[in-house]
Amino acid sequence: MGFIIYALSLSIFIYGAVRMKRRPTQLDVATLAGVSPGIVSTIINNRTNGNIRISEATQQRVLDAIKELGYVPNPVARSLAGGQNRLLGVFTYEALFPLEYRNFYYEFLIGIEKEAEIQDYNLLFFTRRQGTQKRVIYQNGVNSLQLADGAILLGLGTDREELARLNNEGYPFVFIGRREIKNGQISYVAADYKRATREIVEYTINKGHRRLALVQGSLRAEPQLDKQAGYCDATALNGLNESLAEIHYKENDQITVEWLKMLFDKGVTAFIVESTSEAKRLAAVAAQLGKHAPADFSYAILGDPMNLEEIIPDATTYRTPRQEMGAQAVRLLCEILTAGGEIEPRQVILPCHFQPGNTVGAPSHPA
Amino acid sequence: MGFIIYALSLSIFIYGAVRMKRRPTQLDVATLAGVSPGIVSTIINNRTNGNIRISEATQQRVLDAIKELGYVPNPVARSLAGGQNRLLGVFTYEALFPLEYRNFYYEFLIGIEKEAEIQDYNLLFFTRRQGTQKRVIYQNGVNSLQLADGAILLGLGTDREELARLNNEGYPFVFIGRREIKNGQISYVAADYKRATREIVEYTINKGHRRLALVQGSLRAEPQLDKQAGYCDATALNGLNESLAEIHYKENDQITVEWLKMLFDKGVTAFIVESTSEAKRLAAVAAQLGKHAPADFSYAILGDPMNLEEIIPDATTYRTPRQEMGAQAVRLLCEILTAGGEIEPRQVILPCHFQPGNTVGAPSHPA
DNA sequence: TAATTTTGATAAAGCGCAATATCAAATGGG
DNA sequence: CCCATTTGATATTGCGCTTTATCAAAATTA
Repeated sequence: MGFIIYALSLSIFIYGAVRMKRRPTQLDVATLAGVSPGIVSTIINNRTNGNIRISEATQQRVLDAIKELGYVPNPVARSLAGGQNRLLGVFTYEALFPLEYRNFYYEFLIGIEKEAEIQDYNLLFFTRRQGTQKRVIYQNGVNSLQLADGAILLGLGTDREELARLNNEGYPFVFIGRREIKNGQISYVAADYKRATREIVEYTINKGHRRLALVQGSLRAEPQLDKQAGYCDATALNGLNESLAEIHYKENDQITVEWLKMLFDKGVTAFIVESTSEAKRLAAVAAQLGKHAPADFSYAILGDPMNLEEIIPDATTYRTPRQEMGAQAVRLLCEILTAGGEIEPRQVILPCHFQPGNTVGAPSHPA
Repeated sequence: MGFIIYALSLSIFIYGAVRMKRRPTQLDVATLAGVSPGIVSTIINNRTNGNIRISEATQQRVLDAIKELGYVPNPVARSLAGGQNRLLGVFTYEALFPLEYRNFYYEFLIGIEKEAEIQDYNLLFFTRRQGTQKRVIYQNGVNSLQLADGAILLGLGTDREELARLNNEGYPFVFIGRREIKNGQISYVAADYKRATREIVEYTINKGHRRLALVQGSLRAEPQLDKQAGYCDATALNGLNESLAEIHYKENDQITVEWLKMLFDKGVTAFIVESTSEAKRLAAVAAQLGKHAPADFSYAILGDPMNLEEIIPDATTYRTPRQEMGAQAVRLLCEILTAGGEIEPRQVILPCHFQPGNTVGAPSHPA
């Protein structure tokens, strides 16, 4: 039954031109209203509905005190007391806003932002490197993502070891793009490259082409494997054996006149090209041979251009639903968070959208 | 002289396949390392340099424990305890990743990210709306930016009241773009629209044009005012009075054939157009009159295109140094933060880069 | 009137960390 | 060998809030 006097001392520091007032706290409000601190919290959060009751009079006094002091709850203290911080992390191994891939990444971010807004989360972009050379999740063994309630990962370069460790640790995260790890499954949202590729290859075959070539870079990660699988499916199902459906690994600078001439001489009429930059190179080299698409040969591109400069208008290609992927990833992450861990890793595959374009036509000399 | 046993109970819940550990705290680390909690904090923050000393051995044990548990300091608790959290906020009143302005915003973000990485800060993008209709800084009186040590603000729509309040409160922030408030000054990093506009107008005049028209939208914020000021400076300095240097406020749909014909009849030979979208509209309407730039008339654009679709190749224009602005804003904010409030608001003005292009030529019938 | 319920409030613990005051043991000087 | 100093650690407080346990007084019931 002790009397406690809550001292009120809103000290004001003068720093040059900027007044740095100590912000009033619940204690200040409580003191002014002549009540105990807890009750202020109760009123502010409308927790008066449950079995906690506060008289109208007290309520009014507290509200008046709040107004008089200009009291504003400290969000930091709030989230500390509350447990979560409603922060979703976003992590990439490369730049979050890359110049070279600007067109590609931006769409994901649009989707992520939209859905984060809907789910009422803030976004924490991990840009700190803390002295390390490249970005890593584990900084001298420390999982830096823990700063957020959960995280969205995306990007090309991926450290599988870190992913596996993250998974093991039970940290809630979702990858944008298919990523597989040893001894387990992670949650991801991916585009159905395999099916999209199969469709676009079948489209090409249906145009009359009987001799195709797949041109891929040297990188052999999940997306590339999926595209290859789709290519193989489509060609095999349509009775094209391996000699009629070649596979080539070529970097841009390896797409030479000699090489292309060789393929033309072999009778290849259609090229399935992994990326726009390779397609541009292919078209340029073909032009040196006096050949132009779709009259003299055909080509289709497996997926979107990575930046603005390389866009080929009206290319035959398919679009990855990147906005939707970003949004889905956030949604999935939120489900995982609300489930509080009682959930198996889940994979979401979204369809791509075929775009006919005009770089695939009928073969000039049908087989 | 009491013995306190710090209990270690990193409870591990088994939820289906995923183990959800409670995030380790300093207490957990301390227990594992066999030291008191405070010492962990001391080590983490490198406070060992002052008069506080910790033996190598203990230090190593603590670091090992941190690594083993995957401990990461809770930023919320940190900032509550008075420290900082190495979080820079990024706030816009509209979408952070807008579709319509994708090209424009992205550059700022590139600069922000790069510099944040250099300064070793993470980025907190404020996307929560907490039930409100549009984004606001003060959510029922709460300054939601307080979650971060400081913030970068950008974007078109700006609530001056909120800016003023933020400033008054002493919250550290930097605006990207010039923004003025009543009774005070805020820190910002802006492009020198006034000078750039003056230069481009003088360039046009030097080509021989003696009768110009400035075409702006109805929005009258700082950037628009700066451009107008530059236009007026240039024309006045070159002896063009108001009837020779008209000013028109026209939305896109108000740029009609009749209106344009009237200007042509008056003898206007060059248009200074505020934005790319208006320039496109202008060129299209002029084409209906059989006139084309730069042969029949000239036009210059005041600043960058807002999105990819509207780009006019080879337009006479100037480029805003958006990457540099983003980076500078972060740098300025960091200075403010390290100064700890004992600093006056500071304004940084960066020059734009003139691009000659080919939409401004000599007038067809010189005055 | 005494026992019970309802009403309206208080006291206190805890969130995770930083910072400071305190303290015991080891070391060194005279 | 005793006292002062240095070294290396501990105990404690407070940041501002939420939440729960507790409690006194008023209202209701038996």
